[in-house]
Amino acid sequence: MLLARGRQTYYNELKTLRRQTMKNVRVRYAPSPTGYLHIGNARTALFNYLFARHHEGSFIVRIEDTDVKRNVDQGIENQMNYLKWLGMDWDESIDKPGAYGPYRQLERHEKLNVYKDYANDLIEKGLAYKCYCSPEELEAEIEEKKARGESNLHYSRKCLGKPDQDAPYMVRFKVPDETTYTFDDIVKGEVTFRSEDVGDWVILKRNGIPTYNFACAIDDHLMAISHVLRGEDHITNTPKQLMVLDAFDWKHPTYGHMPLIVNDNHKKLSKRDADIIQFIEQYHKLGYLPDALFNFIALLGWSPDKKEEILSPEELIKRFDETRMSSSPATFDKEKLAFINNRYIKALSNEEALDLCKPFLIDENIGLEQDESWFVDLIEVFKDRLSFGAQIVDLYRDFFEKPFILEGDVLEFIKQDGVKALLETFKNMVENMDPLASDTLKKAIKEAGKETGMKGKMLFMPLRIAVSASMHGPDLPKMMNLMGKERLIKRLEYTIRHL
RNA sequence: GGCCCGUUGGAGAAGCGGUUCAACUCACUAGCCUUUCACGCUAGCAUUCACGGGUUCAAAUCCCGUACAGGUCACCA
Repeated sequence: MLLARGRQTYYNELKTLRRQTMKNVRVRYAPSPTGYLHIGNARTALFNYLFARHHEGSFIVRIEDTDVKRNVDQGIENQMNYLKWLGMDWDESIDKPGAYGPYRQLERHEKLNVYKDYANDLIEKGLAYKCYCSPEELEAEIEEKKARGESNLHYSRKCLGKPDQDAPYMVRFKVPDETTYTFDDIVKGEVTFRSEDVGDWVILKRNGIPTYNFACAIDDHLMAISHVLRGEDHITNTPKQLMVLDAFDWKHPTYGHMPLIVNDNHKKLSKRDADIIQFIEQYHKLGYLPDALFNFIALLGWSPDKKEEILSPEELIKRFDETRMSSSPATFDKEKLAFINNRYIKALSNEEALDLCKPFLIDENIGLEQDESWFVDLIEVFKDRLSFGAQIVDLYRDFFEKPFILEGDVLEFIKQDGVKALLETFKNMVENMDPLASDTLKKAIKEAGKETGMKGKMLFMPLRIAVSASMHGPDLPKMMNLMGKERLIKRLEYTIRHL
């Protein structure tokens, strides 16, 4: 090994540590700071988190920032904040140093020279070599092969065995001949790749920074990662990482490749997919609840063994079973998300629901002149039908601003005998009511029923229709109260005229 | 093109050789319920698991092939 003395000590210490923790479950989520927290990343993080917590292991967040050009300011900060917002915490990371740090690859590269050391070691053993080809040369090589119709677009190895030159170079891994890489994937079962299918790939870029596959394999080992749970798009990376592990005679972690999340067209969820909201931050801003999202994401490629699908984070941790991950793609079902989030909103207290919704109303200048009790009434009436917080604005507008039209079955229903008398009786009561209140309205409904001899469905349905033009909806007295006296009377009159 | 993975109702999704195995959820449809919640309750909704062949006493479940779909083949991660 070509390690400096100080670093040698570092590695020795790590080795001892790894022995001690070998039996522990240690998983990692390894985001790159190239963007904000995406639904796909969140799923990867979440499954690793659930797996770690279920098995009482460690959950590590390692930053893979080796693509210096694409790194985005605030990328990591945003991702970690939203991981927390979703309800995940971790045991080791850049903000929570553990024994296996540093947890940022660029830092490992710059301060400890980790990857270069190992790359040099491979070069010395003849398992890797320097490549002096220019990007243009490489591109030309590929174009040529394509033109000849070759299916194997792998690097020609023309730099293999070249003497050292005083020129920029990258380091390529010399892929072994006729070697089979088989691993028992938790999700997919036994998967096999042949080394012929992998070209000599770059482990160190021209700028000296390692490529993903190299850094990842090394760090997974150095950090004693026991299980690697990641998206299926990584499955073809696995043989590359296995050959690095083998080159150093390191133990393989257990791999599990989770199904891709696809859109309605069964295409991999892409950040450019305009149809689906992609970033957790956006869901937050629309008034989705973290636990609901946590629940929904956990169902992307995994299903519980019991019937119930609405599960709290604690229940999910308890029930998580990695063998129940699906091997076919998980479709992002927007309707299901809406349903799940609605279930969580319904479970909120009125105060919590108000906190969630009020900002959206204020943003739209709705209810500025109203007092707090008006907001409480509004939320109470609509809470059960909200798919997400911001929807309160639409619900408000539908209720207060949509034209009131009676037609179809609704009109049919109120044309029945006795409806007119009922509505008129009720209207008179409302006219004498000052101010309006839910409980007085409720009493008035009873009273009007008694007076006109209408009861049950024949009592409530006409009134419901007369105020909302619908046969379904929220609690009747509360809805009337929210509507206000003037509008309520107007609608009753309008309905009576149309009988 | 090579390699890898997948294909169960309108949608999500379970089941992975045989005891109600075609669960469950969403959506939809129908009926019903309220003088304390009509986004509530109940019921209905794939005689069939892409297609073709094979193995087996027995296959959605195992094997082979076809079709279709996707992923991946970067000095990105």
